[in-house]
Amino acid sequence: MINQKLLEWFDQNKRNLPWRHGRNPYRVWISEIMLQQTQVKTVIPYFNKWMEKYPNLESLKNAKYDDIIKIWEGLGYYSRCKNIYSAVQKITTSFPKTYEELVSLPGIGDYTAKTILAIAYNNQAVGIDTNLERIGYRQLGLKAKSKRNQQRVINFLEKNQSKDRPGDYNEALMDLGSSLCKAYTTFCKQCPIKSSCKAFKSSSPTKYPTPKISKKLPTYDIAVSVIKFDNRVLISKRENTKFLSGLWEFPGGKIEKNESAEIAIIRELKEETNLNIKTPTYLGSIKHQYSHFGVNIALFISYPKSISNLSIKQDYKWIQIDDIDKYALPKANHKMLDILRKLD
DNA sequence: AACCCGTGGTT
DNA sequence: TAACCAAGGGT
Repeated sequence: MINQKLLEWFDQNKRNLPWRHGRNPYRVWISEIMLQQTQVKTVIPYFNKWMEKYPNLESLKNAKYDDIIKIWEGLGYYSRCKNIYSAVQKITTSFPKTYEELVSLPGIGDYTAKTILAIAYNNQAVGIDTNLERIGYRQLGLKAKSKRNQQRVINFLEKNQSKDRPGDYNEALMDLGSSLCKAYTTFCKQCPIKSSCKAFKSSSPTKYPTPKISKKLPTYDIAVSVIKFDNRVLISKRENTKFLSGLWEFPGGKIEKNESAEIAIIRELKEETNLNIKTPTYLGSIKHQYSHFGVNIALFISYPKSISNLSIKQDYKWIQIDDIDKYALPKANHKMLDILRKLD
């Protein structure tokens, strides 16, 4: 059993993290959602801001989504935020306590359900995230990521679960994976469970498991314009979209083949807003990487003579540029604001 | 089952 | 620096 040495190491080396204080199911839940595919260092300030404004389920139940997404702004994977919001509406009485209830909530899958069970309720569950998975593959000396090997890892990690401290067992493995048994680097000499580790016995532990090959991401050319009228700018809200849902942005769209950026932005603004822009002014370009594609954005500023024929399907607003920080924007739009500010 | 879903960090 | 990783889930 590896759990005894693991827990001894944890008692000496555990990280001091905000969600490890004042522990309750609500705080564990919010932290786990924020931490999905997101580094601890990134999450900490977001978690603290969130708890300052929404310290419990009740306060969240009474909140407006526009205020919630503003807290989430910049954290990415915005459907997580929407899932929290709709989960809150589904929780009518107390916070769910069983696996079935937990996974039935939007945004909670197998990992998150089991981790909440172990950490918040001290159940004998093992939530296997990328840290635990990597440690399992290394302990067992497995390289190929296959269904069979995955099951071996699950069996190994569950077999070693601690009877007394199941939550600490989960967190000990996470801390070990993030400090000593990292993806690119290992510090095997300090590892409390190296004696049972087959990857340690090999010459190169970081080769376990074999890294996955990701496919190349496409890049798209985009044209975007700040539209200024009467000392205000136009922003519109992305709603009911899978991508950047609930966030505000400046209008624009893809540059078609054989089309200049200037022609594209005139066409896009006509299609989106029905405004006729005669002479958009080019301000600069922005590169940005999303999770599954990259963009090169040509940024313009436009001054319509009239907005009497304005027509937009989405929610939109004319705002003072100084009020922009009241709205949640994607990172790419913040890069645009940086260019705008440099003009002044 | 493969793809979609953000952003920042690491080698 | 391009590729890959980070407390995954939804479809």
